[in-house]
Amino acid sequence: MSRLEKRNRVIWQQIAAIPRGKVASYGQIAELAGIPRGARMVGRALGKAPASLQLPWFRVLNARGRISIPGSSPYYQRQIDLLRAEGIAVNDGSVDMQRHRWAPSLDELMWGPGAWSEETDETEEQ
DNA sequence: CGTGTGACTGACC
DNA sequence: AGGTCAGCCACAC
Repeated sequence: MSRLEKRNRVIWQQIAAIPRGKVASYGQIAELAGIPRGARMVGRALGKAPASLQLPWFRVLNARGRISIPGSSPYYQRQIDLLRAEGIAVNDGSVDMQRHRWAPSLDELMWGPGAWSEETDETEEQ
């Protein structure tokens, strides 16, 4: 298991942990995954995530609450629809982050997916 | 091995 | 409300 694959797993776990009706930014997911300034890696990890994981990919927006998928992509409108289906208002491709940003509780930070990833990094097996 | 690119970000215009 | 720019780092070429 390469270091990269491990990182992707942690990223996927964090994305999976975003509650219904809430959103997170790429940078936020990166930090939760223990990868400061790793926003771009979150985007890549998301792109190569197995469909079988059923990740709530649509709950991930850029730091300004904007949808990062090009408007030309069919997934753009799909993302808007999925967000609205959860009661999140989307105007002109952007979401009010102040209102919908996921703020993990201390408990989630301590015991949620990816917590202690630094420590378990070397010993984690699967 | 060098270079360009991007489902990113924050700082500055 | 817009655009540019330097970091960022895995990846494709």
